[in-house]
Amino acid sequence: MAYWLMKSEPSDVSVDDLAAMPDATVGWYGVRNYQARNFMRDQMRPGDGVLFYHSSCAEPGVVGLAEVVGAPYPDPLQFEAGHKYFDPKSTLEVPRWYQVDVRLVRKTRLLALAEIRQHPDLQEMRLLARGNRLSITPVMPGEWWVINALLGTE
DNA sequence: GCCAACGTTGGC
DNA sequence: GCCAACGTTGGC
Repeated sequence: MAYWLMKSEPSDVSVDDLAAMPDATVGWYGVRNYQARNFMRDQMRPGDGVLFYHSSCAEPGVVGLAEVVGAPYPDPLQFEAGHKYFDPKSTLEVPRWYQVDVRLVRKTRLLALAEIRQHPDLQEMRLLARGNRLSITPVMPGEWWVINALLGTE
């Protein structure tokens, strides 16, 4: 059992959008970074805990708890010619980009980035690492526990 | 809109 | 393999 933080721009898929989807589940499409892809393709397992995070918005921060569902599979958008996420170097035989399904477990209060920044027990979060731009980062079990305590979701 | 930081691309 | 140029991320 591992834990992850996954960033989504609310203008694309917000926590409320996710809640409204069938089974409150979304295929985590559009990741085009190898490190983030490798997390999904090689390390994520069903049942892994996910902090659903709003990025590139007025109030960045964790807004929900989610979980990984099912096994990784190729991101279908890489095959769609003309699409923003089309990748001409990807083939059906050898897909380059993978995704997992993520199911919202519960919406939470906003745990703002600013609050994470000032919490003594969360200083080591990969999210806060200098220059971090990864849209998916591992979360240590202790960090997961602290955040659940802060959110009242233990 | 700015810009720091980092990833990717492509010529050599 | 190097590295400059360019593109992207994402907070502010």
